[in-house]
Amino acid sequence: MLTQTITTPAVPATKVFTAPRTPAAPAIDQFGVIASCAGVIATEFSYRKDEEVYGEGEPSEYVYQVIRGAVRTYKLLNDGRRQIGAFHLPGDVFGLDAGSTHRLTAEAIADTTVRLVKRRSLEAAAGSNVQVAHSLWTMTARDLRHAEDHMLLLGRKTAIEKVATFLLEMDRRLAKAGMMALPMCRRDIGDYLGLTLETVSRTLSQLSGQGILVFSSARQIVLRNRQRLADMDA
Amino acid sequence: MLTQTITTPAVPATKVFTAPRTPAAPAIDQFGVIASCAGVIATEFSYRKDEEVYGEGEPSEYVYQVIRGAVRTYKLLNDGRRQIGAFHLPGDVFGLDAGSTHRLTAEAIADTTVRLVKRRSLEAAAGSNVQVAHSLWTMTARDLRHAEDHMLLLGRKTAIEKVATFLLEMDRRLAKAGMMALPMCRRDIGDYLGLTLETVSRTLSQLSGQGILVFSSARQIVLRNRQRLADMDA
DNA sequence: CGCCGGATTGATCAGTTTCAAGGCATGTGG
DNA sequence: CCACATGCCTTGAAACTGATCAATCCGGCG
Repeated sequence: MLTQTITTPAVPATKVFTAPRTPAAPAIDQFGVIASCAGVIATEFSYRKDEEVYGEGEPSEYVYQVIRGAVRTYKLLNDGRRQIGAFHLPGDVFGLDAGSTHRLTAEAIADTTVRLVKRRSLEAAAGSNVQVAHSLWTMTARDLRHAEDHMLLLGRKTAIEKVATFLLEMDRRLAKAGMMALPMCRRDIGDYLGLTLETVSRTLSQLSGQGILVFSSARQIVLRNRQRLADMDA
Repeated sequence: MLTQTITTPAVPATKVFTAPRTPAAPAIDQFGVIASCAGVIATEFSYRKDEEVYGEGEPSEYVYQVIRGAVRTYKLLNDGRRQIGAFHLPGDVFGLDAGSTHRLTAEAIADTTVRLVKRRSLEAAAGSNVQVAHSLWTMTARDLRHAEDHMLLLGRKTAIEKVATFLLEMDRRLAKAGMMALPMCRRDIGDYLGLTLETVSRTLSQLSGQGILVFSSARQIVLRNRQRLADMDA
């Protein structure tokens, strides 16, 4: 299971520091706000590609923020069918469960570094600091909003609409210099969109054929016509 | 739009009272807890079948609890395809959005009575009362948990697995004396499960044929074998 | 009694999955 | 430096699940 880069089993601690306060966008950095509160210690840790961060049902001891890399969170059916609920990219917080156990499994998609804080210390801070309590709520509410949008996609959109939505989401979240470098494979995309990897591949080829996007490589994509994608998105 | 039973447009007020504290199950009645806090006034109001409670995008002025009846919350695509995110039954809280606007539309499925409180007063209470702040968080977290389970259903379950899951959920939530009286039509069920109404009907007929359930009428169902349903549920 | 919305059932259709083969890039060992 | 193994992606053909179109059926109500 946990073949960590650093062999610290229970409390994985590398560099310990108090909230380095990333200079990122203000709306995004709720984690910075809460991490900078009294007594909350943030730790950095790394996972290798495909390594599990935590499993569904495990006690939720930590809350995480992606520093570098990417994480998928998913649920499984007993025969192995998988539904990825979200991809977590640099800056994103994940693993914040109000209950005592994690509801999904989290795995590194690529080599990944995270910042983490103890959930207990967050809850303690929330008990005395209204700002922190409010942040916990709005962060969970953001996840809920994403889930609500995603239910619409999974239940009612066609394959091409799903892929168009996915591309626009990734473009918004990780495009640099007009290009996006997808960290995940076709199977991950399929399991996120409720499709097979073959359907994802075919649909991307189709969009490429229509000149809506261009591949530098299979995972390096340039969008050529966001408007037509947005139109397909329904 | 709002053809209310009582003609109070902006602030629909009937009987005004301070938190009657329902004697329901403790875990369920978060609303009772928050409504009983200083300054939070609860109001009762009724909606007729198919009447809109609030629309997607509208400012979220109130938070609601179903007293009697049932409510569906949903999102639409521009061509009318609909995804129902949840059914809200007596005791359930809905309309609690952390942002300033509602993310889904809410409509009464049948004639429905709700209790409501001003969102502003809740937020105010949360600012001074840690218990209330915590309740807001856990209520949103409960919605998120449901959404995560439902994404798995929408993205990865087959028609029969979806219907089985639905029946078990409704059995758990509204079965009285071993029978459940569904408040919603086949189309609502389909739009909740990401299926057509015909597929829902066929699947229910199939389960009936297998003796797993019995119809008193189209919406009055008795489960005869929960175990076999749970097995199908995947 | 006859109307009407909701539900059922049948026949056909289409989109997506499944099964299968092959390509391309990367990395490793001879 | 090349040969080969491996993982990921693409593409094709066939099969299947659920959707669509259409025709009753049923129950409640004016």
